[in-house]
Amino acid sequence: MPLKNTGTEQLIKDTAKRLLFAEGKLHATTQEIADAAGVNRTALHYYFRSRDLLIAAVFQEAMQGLSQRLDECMESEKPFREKIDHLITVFLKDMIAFPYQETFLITEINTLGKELMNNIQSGPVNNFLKQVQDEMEKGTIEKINPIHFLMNLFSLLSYPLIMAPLYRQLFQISGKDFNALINERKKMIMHMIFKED
Amino acid sequence: MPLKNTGTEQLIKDTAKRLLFAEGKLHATTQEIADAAGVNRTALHYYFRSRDLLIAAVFQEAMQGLSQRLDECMESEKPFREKIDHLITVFLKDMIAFPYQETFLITEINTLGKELMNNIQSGPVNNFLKQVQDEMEKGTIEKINPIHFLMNLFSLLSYPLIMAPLYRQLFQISGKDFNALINERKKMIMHMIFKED
DNA sequence: TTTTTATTTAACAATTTTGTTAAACAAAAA
DNA sequence: TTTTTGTTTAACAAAATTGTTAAATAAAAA
Repeated sequence: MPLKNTGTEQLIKDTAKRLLFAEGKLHATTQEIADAAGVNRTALHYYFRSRDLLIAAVFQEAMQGLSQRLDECMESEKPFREKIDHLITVFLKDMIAFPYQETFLITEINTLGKELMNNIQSGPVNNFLKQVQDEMEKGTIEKINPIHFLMNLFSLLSYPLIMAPLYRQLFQISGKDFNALINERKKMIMHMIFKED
Repeated sequence: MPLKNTGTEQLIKDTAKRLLFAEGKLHATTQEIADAAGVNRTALHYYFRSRDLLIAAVFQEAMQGLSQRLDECMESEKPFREKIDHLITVFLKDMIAFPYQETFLITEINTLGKELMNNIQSGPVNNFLKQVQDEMEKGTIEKINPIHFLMNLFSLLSYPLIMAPLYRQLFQISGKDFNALINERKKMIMHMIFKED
């Protein structure tokens, strides 16, 4: 166990996170990760014992961070509209920084132990679904299955970012213009949800 | 070039397509593909020369098929509402059969030659975007940037299927129940788009 | 200073994955 | 039948990737 703490362990994790979740290099080798971090490949084994354990550590750290921030949003005492607004901001920020994070989760579920999946708590989500239901009964938002409401929200936020390379090709737009497009979406999504705006 | 045509070449492609795009095994080895197809691994090299060429062939075939079907939808002479209805049906069917197809495209863009990306035609899409614009001016659908309209549509269709394993865990629902949920979506999406329904 | 401890590295070994060669096999053509 | 052609396979080779060992280094403790 590290006592000196030269920051190398965290550097390796952060670098792996960047390669995997930000740049989408889903099968980055240990050599590529070591090179990107500027350390010897053996350092990866020293700190994490094996590639799989490094990946698991990175994944757990990232997932825990995101789901914690989302849970905070969902459990906050804000009025519903502000709560959604905040949730969108938090989630969108994460997606822009790490667009491949969820893709990675999905495609590596088989590889990673399923125990990691089980860490995902469904408590806060279920609570939030009930709130959504309440707002529907109040008439704030359209009446649909709250699960659809949540899936719609995440879909509208995530998918265009995941598919950015494809869409830029398809619509023939530059990276700059595409970013502008993405930044329009928060407002648009709020408008779609709260129709009376 | 094959003259006898024992069906092995197509069998290998279909098997690879299933593993990669349906089961999401994005780094299936040549051995795994060969085993799943019930042929010797050397047969893969006989027909495709290398793993990369096999993958490229599978990818090109799949992408060409999908974009052809979508182009047909977009260029058809149907009234707008029916056209969207049909587009949803076609796309959803493909997504249910091969939920990892687009994910694969995105994560392997770097690996695959970018020439494959350039094959994607933007003509039919641009044409369709103009039709969407027309319908907005007619008042059939809400006025937004047509690109957002299209991204929204594909997002709502694709994302829940890509994330199925995560959502099943999060909402604690069985595969059967989740399928029922997915089948509700077509109607719901039509309702979201054509609000007066 | 010497000793200890944590960290980093180079050299080596093992494993996994891909690619090649040459031979066996099967079906149609000569 | 023999020959030819295409197909399939086993055995081998090469490359890429991961994992291990032991030595070098550097900083704190004795």
